[in-house]
Amino acid sequence: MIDSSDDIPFFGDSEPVKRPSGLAARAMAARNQSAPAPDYLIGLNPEQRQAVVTTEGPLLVLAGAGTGKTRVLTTRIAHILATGLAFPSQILAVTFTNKAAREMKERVGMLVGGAVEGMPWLGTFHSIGVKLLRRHAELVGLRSDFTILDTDDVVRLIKQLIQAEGLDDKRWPARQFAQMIDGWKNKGMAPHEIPEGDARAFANGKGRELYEAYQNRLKTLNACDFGDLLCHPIRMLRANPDVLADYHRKFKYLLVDEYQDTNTAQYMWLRLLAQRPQSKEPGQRGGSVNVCCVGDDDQSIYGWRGAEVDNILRFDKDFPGATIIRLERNYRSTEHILGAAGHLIAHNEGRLGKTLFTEQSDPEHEKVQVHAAWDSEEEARAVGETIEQLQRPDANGRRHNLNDMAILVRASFQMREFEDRFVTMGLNYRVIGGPRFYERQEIRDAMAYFRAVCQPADDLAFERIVNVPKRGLGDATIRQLHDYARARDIPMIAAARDLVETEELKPKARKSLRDVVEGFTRWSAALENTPHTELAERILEESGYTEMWQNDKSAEAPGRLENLKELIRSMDFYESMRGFLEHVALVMDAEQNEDMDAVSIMTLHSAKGLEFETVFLPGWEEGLFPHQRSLDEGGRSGLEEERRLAYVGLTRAKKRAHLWFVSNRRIHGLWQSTIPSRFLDELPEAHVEVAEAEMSYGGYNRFGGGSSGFSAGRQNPYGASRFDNPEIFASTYETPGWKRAQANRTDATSRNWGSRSGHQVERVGYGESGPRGVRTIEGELVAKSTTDTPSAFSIGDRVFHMKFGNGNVAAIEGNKLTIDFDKAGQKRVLDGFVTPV
DNA sequence: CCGAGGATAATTTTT
DNA sequence: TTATCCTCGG
Repeated sequence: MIDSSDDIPFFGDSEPVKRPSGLAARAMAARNQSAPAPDYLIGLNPEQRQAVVTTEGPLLVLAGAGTGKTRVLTTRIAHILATGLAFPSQILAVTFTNKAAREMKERVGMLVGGAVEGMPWLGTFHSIGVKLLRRHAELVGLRSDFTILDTDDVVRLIKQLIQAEGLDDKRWPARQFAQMIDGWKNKGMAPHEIPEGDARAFANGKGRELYEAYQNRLKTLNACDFGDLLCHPIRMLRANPDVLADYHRKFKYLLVDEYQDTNTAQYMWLRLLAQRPQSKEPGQRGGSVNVCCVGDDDQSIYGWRGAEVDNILRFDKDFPGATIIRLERNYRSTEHILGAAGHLIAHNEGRLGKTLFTEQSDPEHEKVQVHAAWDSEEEARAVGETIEQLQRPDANGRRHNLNDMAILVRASFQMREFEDRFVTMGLNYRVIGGPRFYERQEIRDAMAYFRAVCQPADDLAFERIVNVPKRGLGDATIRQLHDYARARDIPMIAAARDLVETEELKPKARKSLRDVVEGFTRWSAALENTPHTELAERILEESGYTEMWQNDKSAEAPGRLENLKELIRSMDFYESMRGFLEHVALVMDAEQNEDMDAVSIMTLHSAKGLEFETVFLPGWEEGLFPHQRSLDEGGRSGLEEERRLAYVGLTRAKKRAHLWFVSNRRIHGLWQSTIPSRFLDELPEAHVEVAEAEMSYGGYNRFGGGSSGFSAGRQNPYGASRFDNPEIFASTYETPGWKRAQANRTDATSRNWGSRSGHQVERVGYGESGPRGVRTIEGELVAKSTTDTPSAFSIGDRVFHMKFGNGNVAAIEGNKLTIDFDKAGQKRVLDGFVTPV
């Protein structure tokens, strides 16, 4: 068993292991003598306090952004412990991310002091799933030392299976099937449970068989994917009522963080554990479920990966008699930010409904600012300028730290422009998210070595490194190994051991393979009696892996070596190599250095849960935000999720929020004219102000001729938006005919934006009148429609383009024109965006 | 076994 | 446009 943390007797936690002392003791005393509230309740507002002390029965805490959600959760745990309602090991507390789990552990620790041991059952759904599985692995046909595969392994495995089926792995991409499996597992569905339609949709109708083959393969590999960490426990608990009953007895309190993000499997898992049969034990009313879910339906932004907002919306039906507490008092943002965010999110249907309020109201507070820029380059430049301005001391000598500012983008391609700009400006920035430490090639290779040593059955790991560094063990040899292993149902490494003793291999391959096998034999032997960091170093050394990078002349090689050193160093924190591998499988994040003062750049998704004084939200344009794909694939609910994303973005800001939209954005290399996001029009006038003048930066006055270069001659296919018109833009902020525009908009949306199959794209040239079409900004569609739509232009034509001015057509490919512009040089644009002169 | 060049696809991300 | 992946040729 891997976990040593659960040192409290597993079943029958009837004897206190440690007497709570200090704060906890005082709290207990307070409870017994109905004395004044214990310290930890002080400073909580009435709703928060109620959420903390309502320990019995189902409870849903609807915690709006910045309303002290984590505080409630941690205080609640502290309260349960302090009042002796349960021991740490009797509380099951689940979060989504390791970060959240870590934070919660820390904060509970601070509240309760050293009085109680760390909570063994506080963790992510997945880590708790692993814990359950390690205990009861045999009940689902695994050994307790099973391996956890990550996405990369899974894809490679599936690819093998697809090829083994004799299918074309181009036509049926493994990645896509991996996602399908993940989707099924998110719903808790085993191969025989998936809908017929789904099964038919892949691999010439062999989807189900393939899924089955995949599961079988995992079993032989003694491995789990992430989805299994949820699904196996469910199956195990269902099939073994006695085990389930043990856990029912064990867990007195259940807490779930971010409930709006739970998927169906997690929901089933939770219900299984929460639905305790009638119980006469003290501390629980007969049959009631002490389950407390905390979440915010307005911040549900992970529908695309299986989260079911419905879980939170249905809570009181799932748990009859549930108490629902709303936390609406916001401690983070100004009245303007809350006003803007609240008004925006009110456009969503199907929400439980909350209105955040604050007592921080001050005429000095800035309204939410909306800025327009000509294109994304100007957007980045202007944001950079604003940041510099904030950095300079103001009239009161106050300056702002870069750490207090963040740029939150919808899609990561937007980051680049900001990075470029900040590099030239010499402005410190850090990108949050992005490729992670443990996903780097060299780290994964090294890990594969370690895995293969610890886990001789881990064929995937073995296969990954058997020829890394190059040892002349090509495809042919690998296939041979593979076949031999499959035929005898043994791990590949065992097959290798056998094969080197035979004459079946070519002498060269045989020699190399023998070296590899001997290496693994040595390392396995050393596993028990060598310090694991030392062994790790030895493995990388003796296998020639380190050397491989030392000989590599590429620019990244030194960095990779550095990463390997870092990997070894970080192993020091773990007791054993196995412990380390387990950690890495589940915790894929690595900390960022917080020392430097720098602006953060990240996606809106990764910003959830964070807060900044000043937040920049660029790219509020139709097609980007709300994103085209969300609209195409998710329809109305897709739009609502985008709106929640906007809400999340806005509510990250404490003091200042700057929204931006541009008129032109380059998408897949082509310049596209864009229109302001509908979300901008959904903001309340009272809390929003349209910023001016930013546009004439550095004399970038454009060819359009208008003073701002913005919106002249542009047509909004939806009809009028208050952001279309420069005069309105200046001050008055009227929304004439907005209702009508809204109507046109939805109309147009369903008519045209739902087309993913190409060719129905209607483009509207500038100044064209007649029936209004929608100008798609979806590069894919436009690009695909090229081949059979000959352009109306011919080489040599004199044309005018909004961004680049006048020029001559130099080349034509379908509807893509290459134009030599007089001022801007050669560019490629869509013919819809130029007019003949 | 490596490198070049063509095809392909380009939201969001945790575990 | 750009990045990545994969195939093909040397």
